[in-house]
Amino acid sequence: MPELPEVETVKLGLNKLLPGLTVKAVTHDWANSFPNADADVKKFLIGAKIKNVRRRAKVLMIDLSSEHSLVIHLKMTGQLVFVGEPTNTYFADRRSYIGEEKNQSTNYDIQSTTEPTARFGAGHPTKSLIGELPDRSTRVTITFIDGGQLFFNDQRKFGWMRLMPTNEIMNIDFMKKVGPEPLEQNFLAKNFIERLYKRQNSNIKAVLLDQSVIAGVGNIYADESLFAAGIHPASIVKAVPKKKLELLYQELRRILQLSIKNGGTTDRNYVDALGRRGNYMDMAKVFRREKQPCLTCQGEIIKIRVAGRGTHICLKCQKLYKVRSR
DNA sequence: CACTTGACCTGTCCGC
DNA sequence: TGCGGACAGGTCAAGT
Repeated sequence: MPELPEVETVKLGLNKLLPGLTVKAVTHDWANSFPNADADVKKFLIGAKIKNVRRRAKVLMIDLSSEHSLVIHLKMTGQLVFVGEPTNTYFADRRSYIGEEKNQSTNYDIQSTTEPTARFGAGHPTKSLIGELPDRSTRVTITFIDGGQLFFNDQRKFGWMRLMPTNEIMNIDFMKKVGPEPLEQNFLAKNFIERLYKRQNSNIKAVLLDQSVIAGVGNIYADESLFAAGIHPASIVKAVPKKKLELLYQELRRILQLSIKNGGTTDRNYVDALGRRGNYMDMAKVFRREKQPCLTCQGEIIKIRVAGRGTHICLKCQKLYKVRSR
């Protein structure tokens, strides 16, 4: 599921591939994936040149020369995959990136056919998860004059893409209420704890998942960071010692950064801008490891439900902090 | 007001 | 083998 590290990885890839390309044609076959597109696509997308790609929380923004942007949310199963080699040689960087990445894919194969194969079982895909595009999950196809195509695939059709004036993006409801970026330099432990205390009577996992408290954390990184900090996800925020919250802050940031370095987590669908799996799943300590031994204490990882989500924990390593009642 | 549940969707997996 | 149902989880809207 694309969370902060996955969306960041897509952003980094697209930023090496798209800037400078000019849109030639757009097709979309599922209205909800690109609502009210027709009129604006002609005016602001066809013929526009791509300037750059940004991310805020789990939202991607592709800025165009038309002063409009494509705003994209991948939700659960969305993918943005670039295929082809643009002939526009004045962006030599982009060409070398594609070539370089093709060679690097060998490394990905070696890594994912050793230890991880045992984890995922035989037959688990080790290379690109993407075949020929478009496929049946393709919702939007953007073709460039310079060559190459960008495919927006979304199996479950939860994701969306919309075109809007660049300077109005921050006015949409989500952007107005979304919390700070956890990896920002000036986001300190005390800021983190202050934000959590906005919902101090709730269980800590629900609060981590709340985008208005902290941006970009989803189910994977909530479970992983709570394990790393030794906090049971059902703990009530105000009952957790401050020292533990500081540790959670450090572990959350460490894990998000480590995941970005490893291209994010591919649970089922997620791929980067070139269609490749992410490698963080191999490093996950609890996520999707139910019934397997805890890597710290050898106890069994169990799966429970917290905040309406599947939640992976080690009961021995994660302490439950509850408010005393009598 | 704060929190929980349902809706949006499709593919996969499990049990009968 | 086929089929129904549960499940996966990001976000918004509706309900408690």
